[in-house]
Amino acid sequence: MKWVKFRYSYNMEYNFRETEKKWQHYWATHKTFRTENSSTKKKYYVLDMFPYPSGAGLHVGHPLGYIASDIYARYKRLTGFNVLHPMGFDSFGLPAEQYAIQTGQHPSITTEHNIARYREQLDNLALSFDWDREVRTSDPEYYKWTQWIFLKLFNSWYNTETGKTEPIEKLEEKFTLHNAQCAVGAANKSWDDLNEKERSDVLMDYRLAYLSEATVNWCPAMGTVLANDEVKDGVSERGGYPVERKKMKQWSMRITAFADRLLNDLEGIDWSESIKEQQRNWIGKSEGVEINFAIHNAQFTIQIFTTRPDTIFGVSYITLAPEHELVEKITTNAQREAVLAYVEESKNRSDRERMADIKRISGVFTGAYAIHPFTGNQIPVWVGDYVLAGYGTGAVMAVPAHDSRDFAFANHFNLERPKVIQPKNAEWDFDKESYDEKEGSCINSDFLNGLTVKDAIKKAIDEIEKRKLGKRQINYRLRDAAFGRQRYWGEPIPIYYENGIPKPVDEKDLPVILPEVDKYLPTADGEPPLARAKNWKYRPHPLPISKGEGESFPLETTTMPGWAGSSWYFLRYMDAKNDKEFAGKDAINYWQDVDLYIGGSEHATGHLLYVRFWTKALYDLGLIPVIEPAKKLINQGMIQGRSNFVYRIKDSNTYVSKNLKENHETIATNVDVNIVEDDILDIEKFRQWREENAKAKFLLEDGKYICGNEVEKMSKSKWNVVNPDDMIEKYGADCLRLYEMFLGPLELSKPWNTNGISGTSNFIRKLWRLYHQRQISNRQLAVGNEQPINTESKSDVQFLLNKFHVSEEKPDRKELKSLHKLIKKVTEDIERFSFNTSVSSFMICVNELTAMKCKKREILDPLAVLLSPYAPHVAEELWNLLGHKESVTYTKWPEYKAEFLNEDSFAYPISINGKTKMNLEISLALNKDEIEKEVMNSEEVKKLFQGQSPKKVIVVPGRIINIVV
RNA sequence: GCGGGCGUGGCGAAAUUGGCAGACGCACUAGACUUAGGAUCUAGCGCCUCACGGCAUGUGGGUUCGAGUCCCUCCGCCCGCACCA
Repeated sequence: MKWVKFRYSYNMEYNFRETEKKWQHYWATHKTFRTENSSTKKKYYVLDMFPYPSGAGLHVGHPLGYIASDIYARYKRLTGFNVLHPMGFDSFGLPAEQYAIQTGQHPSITTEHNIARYREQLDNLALSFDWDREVRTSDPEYYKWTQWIFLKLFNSWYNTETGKTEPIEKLEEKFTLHNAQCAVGAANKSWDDLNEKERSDVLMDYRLAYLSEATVNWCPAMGTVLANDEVKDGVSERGGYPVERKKMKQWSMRITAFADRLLNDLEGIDWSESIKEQQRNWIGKSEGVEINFAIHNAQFTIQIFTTRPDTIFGVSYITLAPEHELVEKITTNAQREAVLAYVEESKNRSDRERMADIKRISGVFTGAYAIHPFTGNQIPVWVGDYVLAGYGTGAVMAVPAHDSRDFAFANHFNLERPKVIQPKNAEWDFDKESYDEKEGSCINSDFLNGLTVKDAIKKAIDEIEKRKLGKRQINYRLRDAAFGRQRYWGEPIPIYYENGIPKPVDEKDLPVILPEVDKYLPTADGEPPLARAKNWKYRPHPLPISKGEGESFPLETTTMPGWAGSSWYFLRYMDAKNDKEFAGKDAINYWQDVDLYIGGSEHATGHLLYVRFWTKALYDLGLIPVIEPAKKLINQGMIQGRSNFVYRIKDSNTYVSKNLKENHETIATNVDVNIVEDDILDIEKFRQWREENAKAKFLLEDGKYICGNEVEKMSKSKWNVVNPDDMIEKYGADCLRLYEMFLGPLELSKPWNTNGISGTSNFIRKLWRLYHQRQISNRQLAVGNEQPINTESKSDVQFLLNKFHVSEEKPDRKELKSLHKLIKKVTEDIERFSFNTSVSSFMICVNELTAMKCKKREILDPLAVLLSPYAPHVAEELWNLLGHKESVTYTKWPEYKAEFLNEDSFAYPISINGKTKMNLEISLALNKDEIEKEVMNSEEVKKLFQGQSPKKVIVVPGRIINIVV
């Protein structure tokens, strides 16, 4: 029987390999997803957070958000919107540079290579991006405008009176007009008397992008400064290198000026509560009061900040941060040695150490006393590193009875702990811990006695302001963002130095192109890599009158951080090829802002804050019409890896199966998940996997080696990476898309499990089979199969070739109901981003149609449209087979018709006091009141009542009727 | 410690406004077609019970004719921030 060999022929099934290739080629050559900047249609902007093109390529977790945004973008197109759905690459960054340091290969080559790979992977997923708008942050045509925006920020200041960003010239005019007094070093001078350098220094204190001597996060291993959000637990977020605090001259962005607006404007945007909360937390607004404490027998005043002025009478000492400038000045001679030693010690303790032993209490008495502003009592002044120099005034009034940190300190050094708040209805052991709660009433507090905490805070502030002891103050935890990086692979900062005065490069000379260097490392004197560049100089024009022809000045050698390019990229997509402007006015006015932004929540306090900051600054300068970059934000969950482990018996080459390992001392190691199936190790593949495994011995259970498993972050080092290319190769892109959506709610993190993918694969094949008639294969006949083929025999049918077939018959009511149920469900699901339930609905519909053997055109036609956002290749192929000439992208989303959804009548369960007694057939056309009447008049229901009268009748149309007696 | 989110079968999960809990899929079981099955089709699949029926959405309580859903208590998990005065 020769024909046996055709059994597994692909002819039988949907050939995803061929179909997907065909349509991807079609979309690319026809530029199906190109978007115009003007249209009579309403605009809709769907944006993904663009990726950093790393060498590892995409894993199955990355596309989750891209698929979701793609579904939404395709849906919006089909419902009549002009959709902007672009993609690009955040292509400046550390890994390419690290690789360059190791290999000498220029980062642009690595980056180019990685982008090509990313592009290929993204194309395979059939994401409907308009690639004509692609942006790359490392492209000079792009970073020209990043530099341009930097100059705008450099040339702007934040006017706190108007609450707006304004050009720096306005400030200069103001200074000139009023001949303002300006702080220069320690002295005050008039603006007219200042020289050029001094004026530059004064203005620098106002610019939004500014150079200052500041304490920064210095990462010695990477040789660069990092922003606060790039440091986690005292180590760098990328690489995990230790970070220390260092004072150095540094470029920063004055994001703190926008703190209040960044906080308040969160109210108006549809972002997840958790992201908003993280940002609120990061901004850390706290309202309180600054109070001055005079030093006994000295001219100094210590200014403290507190949010609890109600506890002012509980102050028993004052603590200064070790870095506080008064420490040196007020310390008595007797204490000098001890204090200096302590300050020195604190300086050398890194943040990481300080955080590691948070419980260690340390401090030293200065010998000085402050005077309590209300009681006139003398209270000791201490130095302690639990007080942070960078927050508030770097000094606190300590209230040990009502603040746990003060309590710990006071307890340790045996200081007084006066009680001033009486806890409400509670016996509190003040010897054991402090009472920090903001509830209770004031005691031992003079004019505050008897007031609640809330009232006392108000009264105390009023009194403090009345007596001119201090004033209301709002503090933020947010710090200005470090902007310069001592690295190569970033945008050069377009600043040059003329006689040490930083000056902006002329707009006409942008971009300042990243120069070639011999090595990507700092110079021998610790200068950033750009200092290696030959002739890293700028020749301003017109040349300063006094200078000779050809004089040039050194350029800035630090580069911009990774977040610079990503803080405005959403604007560039609007007009990506514009070489006159960062984006044209018309394009900006048409596209406005992002309607839907999808990306990971890990950017909550980084990118998502910076992009809001730049948007507000650009708005103030009249460059864009919106104050927020994105109306709606969705954070897709992370897809975790499911790692597998093998257990090697210590000091041997024997591996013991999971359930037998208790009897041995074993070492667990990650094993490549690709050689494990259902936790069963493929021993042969394991032997080949690594050289040292070749002679491995195994202790098996039931003849199998069972691996352990755990859910971990997907990463190369854990051998748990599942590559989307492999999935696409095996099941096809549509299947992968459907499965990723089917896994669960978009925003939930979930482990990847390849097992379930057969479900969506079956669905696609089932749909395909439904519209393909079986026909005898020519190939089969050619090899001489002379046996009669019985089309009823399922085994015979397998040898037949498929041919597309739809029936032109009108669908009946049941079939239409199935379809319209689906339309309604899928429409609603997409609107609320519940893609997983949509996939279920498709499966139900196809199951129903298969059961009804419904192969009708009028059903498939809308079905293909509904499916196109989810499984674009299959949909496009079916659409084409149905005889449509244009891509399914250009058609219309079907509307559901309610008349097909409901039956004419419904058997309502009638329950009395919640107990179901009977079912009653009632027309669905009736409204609530009519149903009620119908029920009350029904003979059968009357029988049930037996004379009782109903108290209440509850009707839920289409569902339930309950009668309360 | 503070803040945010969550808890439903063996597993991923559904239940949109308080209205038939567990849709859909995976895994599993049985059967059909088979020389064969990692194909396809049919049926079953929360727990207890031969059955009738009863019990079930982390725990305990409350509101309601009716609670997975709303309110309170406790327990557990995940995420973020954390000496921020």
